[in-house]
Amino acid sequence: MLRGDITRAIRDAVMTELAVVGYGRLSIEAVARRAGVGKTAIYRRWSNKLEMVLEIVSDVAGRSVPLPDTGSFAGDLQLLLMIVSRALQHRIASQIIPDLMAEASRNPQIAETLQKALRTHQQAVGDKLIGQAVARGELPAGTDPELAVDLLLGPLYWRLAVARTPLPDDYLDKMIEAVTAALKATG
Amino acid sequence: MLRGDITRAIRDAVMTELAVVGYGRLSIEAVARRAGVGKTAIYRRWSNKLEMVLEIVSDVAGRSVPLPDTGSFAGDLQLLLMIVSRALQHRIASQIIPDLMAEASRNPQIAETLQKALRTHQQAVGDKLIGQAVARGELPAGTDPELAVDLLLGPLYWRLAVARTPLPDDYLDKMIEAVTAALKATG
DNA sequence: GAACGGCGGAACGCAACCGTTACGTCCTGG
DNA sequence: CCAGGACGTAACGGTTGCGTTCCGCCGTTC
Repeated sequence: MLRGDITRAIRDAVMTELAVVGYGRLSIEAVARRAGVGKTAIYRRWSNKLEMVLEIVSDVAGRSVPLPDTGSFAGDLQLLLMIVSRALQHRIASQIIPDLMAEASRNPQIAETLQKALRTHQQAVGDKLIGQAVARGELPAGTDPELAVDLLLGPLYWRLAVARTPLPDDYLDKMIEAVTAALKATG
Repeated sequence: MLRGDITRAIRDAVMTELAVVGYGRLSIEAVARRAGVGKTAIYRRWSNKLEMVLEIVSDVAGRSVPLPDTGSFAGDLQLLLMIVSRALQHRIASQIIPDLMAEASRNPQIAETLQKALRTHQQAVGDKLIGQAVARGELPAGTDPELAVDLLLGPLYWRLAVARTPLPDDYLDKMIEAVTAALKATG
């Protein structure tokens, strides 16, 4: 019986508000104002700020990166980096993710939610990616998928979400080359 | 005439409070409580929360990483990674840095301060590191120092400050191997 | 021993936000 | 045509924090 358009307005407002002021300063009243909605409409759906944010965020983050299989490691890598870099250059996402990550380090519930929504999936993608490459003989058998994920996501995350420096045109290509060489070396 | 011990107590309290609740929820009253100090003592030194945090943080962050020169690229790399990983595993630092980074994306003053205190210095270290290695012939001439910094700091930052996963014993060694191979490949 | 000034503590008025409640409106289904 | 329920608005009492002010205490300086 809850109206869908209202719910959607609230969800949007929460994401925007998260991006603008961060979780620490997010207030229900501001969300209601931004959504053009009464506080009652919010409290009818969620019982407090934490529950609301967790539900909304985990819902959005749940729809995540597909598992690539292009037939070659270089292709998989290129596709994955494109997808991730596009996601991390999204205005809202690049504001919200670092903020929630920081918040997660002091709030176990947020940590757990993000863990489920992001990290687990990432590692699964990484495992598959490396597994395929090893099976094809493109990477040595001992290649560590965990290190691989760090080498892949770390620099991108660092640059796009932390340092907030734009990507030069050939950056992703260089990264593919670099990461490939790195992983071959650590087998 | 301001008492030094009081000032020091406040500085410590600010750092701790930043780590515990983050910038967004940091309150002058909580800082005063934690420092065992009157609010007046704080307002006698700084005129508001932002000014106080900026001054204290930039002071702490100013004392930063030395420029390594061990005579070989592998040695430089090992030393640098050790220093950085130790810093990022420090309880207070690993809480405060991601929090302020997230805050910086919405507060230009914080962004500028962090830029000065951290990023500029990092890039200088990176430039020197790569420059030395190129001069010694350990890396190809075209090696991009910016990409190098990303490849070095990204994975460490990602793992220690974001994912908060502990480092296996051989992790840094693997990283050195991987990054060296990566940089040689992109020349 | 008196003046000075930083100190902690307490209280101020103001603002924002919490979570809740009461009310009147509007839409929908029966 | 009427009942039900979700809606926005407004107000509630309570909490927290702001930045300021005033007080009495105490160590320093002259």
